[in-house]
Amino acid sequence: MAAALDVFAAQGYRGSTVEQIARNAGMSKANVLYYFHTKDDIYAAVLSRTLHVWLEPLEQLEPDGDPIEQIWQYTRQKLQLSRDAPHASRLFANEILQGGNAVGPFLQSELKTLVDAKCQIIQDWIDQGRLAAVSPLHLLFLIWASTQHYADFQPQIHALHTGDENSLYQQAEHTLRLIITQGLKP
Amino acid sequence: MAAALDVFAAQGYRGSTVEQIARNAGMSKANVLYYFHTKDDIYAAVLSRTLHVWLEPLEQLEPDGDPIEQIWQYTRQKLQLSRDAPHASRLFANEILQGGNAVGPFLQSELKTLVDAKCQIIQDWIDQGRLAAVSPLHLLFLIWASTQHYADFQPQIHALHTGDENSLYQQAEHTLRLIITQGLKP
Amino acid sequence: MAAALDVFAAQGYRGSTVEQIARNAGMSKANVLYYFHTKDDIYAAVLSRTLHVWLEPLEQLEPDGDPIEQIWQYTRQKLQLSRDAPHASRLFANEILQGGNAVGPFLQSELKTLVDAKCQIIQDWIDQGRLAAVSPLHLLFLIWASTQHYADFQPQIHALHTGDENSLYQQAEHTLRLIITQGLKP
Amino acid sequence: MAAALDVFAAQGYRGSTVEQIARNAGMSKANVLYYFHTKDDIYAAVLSRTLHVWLEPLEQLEPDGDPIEQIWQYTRQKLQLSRDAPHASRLFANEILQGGNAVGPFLQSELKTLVDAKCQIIQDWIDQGRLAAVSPLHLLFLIWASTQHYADFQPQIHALHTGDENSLYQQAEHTLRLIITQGLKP
DNA sequence: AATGAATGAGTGTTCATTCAT
DNA sequence: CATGAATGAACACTCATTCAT
Repeated sequence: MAAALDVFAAQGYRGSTVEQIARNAGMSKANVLYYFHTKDDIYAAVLSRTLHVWLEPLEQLEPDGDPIEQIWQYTRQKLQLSRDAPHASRLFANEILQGGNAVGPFLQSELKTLVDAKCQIIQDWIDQGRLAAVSPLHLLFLIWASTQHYADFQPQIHALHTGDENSLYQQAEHTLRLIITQGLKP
Repeated sequence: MAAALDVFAAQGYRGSTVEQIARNAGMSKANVLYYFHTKDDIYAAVLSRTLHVWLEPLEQLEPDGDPIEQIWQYTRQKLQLSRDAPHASRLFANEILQGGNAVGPFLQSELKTLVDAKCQIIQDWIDQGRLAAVSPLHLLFLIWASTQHYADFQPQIHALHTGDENSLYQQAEHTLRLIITQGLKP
Repeated sequence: MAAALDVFAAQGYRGSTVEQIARNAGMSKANVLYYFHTKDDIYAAVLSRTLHVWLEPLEQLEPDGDPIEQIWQYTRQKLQLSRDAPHASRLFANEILQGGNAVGPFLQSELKTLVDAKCQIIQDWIDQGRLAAVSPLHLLFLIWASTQHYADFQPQIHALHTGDENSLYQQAEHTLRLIITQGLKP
Repeated sequence: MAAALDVFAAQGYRGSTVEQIARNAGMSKANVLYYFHTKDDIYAAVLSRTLHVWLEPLEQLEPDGDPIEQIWQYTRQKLQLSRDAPHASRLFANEILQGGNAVGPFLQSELKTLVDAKCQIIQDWIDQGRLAAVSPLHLLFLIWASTQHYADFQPQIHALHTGDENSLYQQAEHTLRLIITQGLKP
């Protein structure tokens, strides 16, 4: 339910009410609970749908091609996602910030497996001398953090940035590309 | 009140109860509200005390000395702060994520003034050819995001990183230094 | 509807839901309410059907024959009914316990008429010196109470009686016969 | 809480609302739940207080004295209790009727122990030829049923009995004494 | 005749806040 | 200063009933 994503992303699980979700969706509270039996169920459904969107770009990181270009493309996609689906990013941030109990199993199984595989690819690039000797995992952290930041900390960003959204993301892309492509050179 | 910081950082404003804060502080609920009249007041007090801790490192960014070294030292301090005061970081992240209404005025006045001043310093460095031509504001965003990430997304980080906290922060520092110092070279 | 009797007998009117009745009957909730417009209607229908089963044995109490034997046969039939139709007994007990609003009219008209007639028969037997000088109405109360008890208080009885159901009812019959036949001797 | 006993006795657990109990006690709903955290807790407290009242008369059944007189005195006390504390009787009846889940443990331990002991006393009397050869347990059932009936089935009794409450209980006592004292003669 | 969908009115429970002591 | 007691306003969830198909 898109309405639920809106609400959960804006206020977190505890701060959201079924009433808000229902009104947002143009239904009655009781009718929302007719489809999803509990508030937890709504949250779990929204979360699981969002998580897969979140993983997709990383899956496309492949060993072929230029390492720095690959990593930059991944970063760009994540930045784009922050712009296009900020709700999803905030939902995820809220969830993790408040303990991540609902995604704990996902993090430790699915995500861990995927991340381990991709870190191996990056490590291979490093071992081949095609990339600076960073820690692959922490490189991912840096990419995630610096791109999701634009979705998660939007109010702060809007308070400090003067100019429209287009210029904001152009500057973001420019700065990230410069630092990442230059910073990762072997 | 340190007890309130704990609670608000862990569960956000809406998720926290005065009862929890009181128990955490070893007082009665009524007594907490004797000092801070409302829950909002507790929150505002905790938030304002935390914000100043948050600004301090940035204030020390001075035009003298080597630009890249100065920026790296700032980044290092922020990373250290994430490790030493994760509660403060999470409190701030929760606040911004949920709209930032309570810090809106602060962001637009105090923080904006400080950030503008420091961006000017960085821009001067760039104009002098001593730093890569990044957008100063977005450089700050990258530094904030990539350091606070270690406090705000702790559950995710612990799920993906195998090893103790020391090695975690050593690798983080190593990776950040490499990318930032090399990425910012003119 | 037998399904409704099951549910109402087990949980009383307020404790039962139309959903439970429907599922128990293998229908949809909406379809149950297609036949019986409201929950009240279902209850009234079940109750009225049950009441007639409940009266039947008393109607067979006739002035002919041996008084004590007649009364014992009635008692035996009621005990048998408690065993064979405990649901009906519990439905009735629940209804009366919770005020008997739905059966009030029935009690004051149909039942009162029947009971008055039968009490007259018993009183005649007493006046003829063929029965101990009990109050006929209270004799009926004792018979009703002591037989329905086996249906209405089943959980208590099962907790205190060790042995199977056959032995339970044999002992019940034995004890009731002894006390009633000997106790009613003139 | 006397108010809770009133409400639970009249409508059973499911039929009662915390709101009713609160209004009946002259408090707010929230204040009732300040003392008893849940509806279940209120019910459990009321039930346990009532159960002990319920056991007391049986405890006084002693092996000394005339058996029939002892049993009659017990019956009389139970009848008196039905008159004086009908709420307690109805609370218990409602509980058992609806499965007795809340008193199950009590029935199987405390009550069973007490009943076993008292049944042994009665059995001894029978073995000594001082009492008719009834089943002691079922004698207790008959006494319980026929006395509690006056509390539990009050609406029915009032519909069938013409006359005031005094005459009602006089007739009840007369009839029960006659049948029990005569029926139990060896 | 049958059912999935929809909803208003409750119902138990939580919680920030007030008050008396 | 400190706290137990009290309460109105929410909130998640249930349920009898209605409606469209």
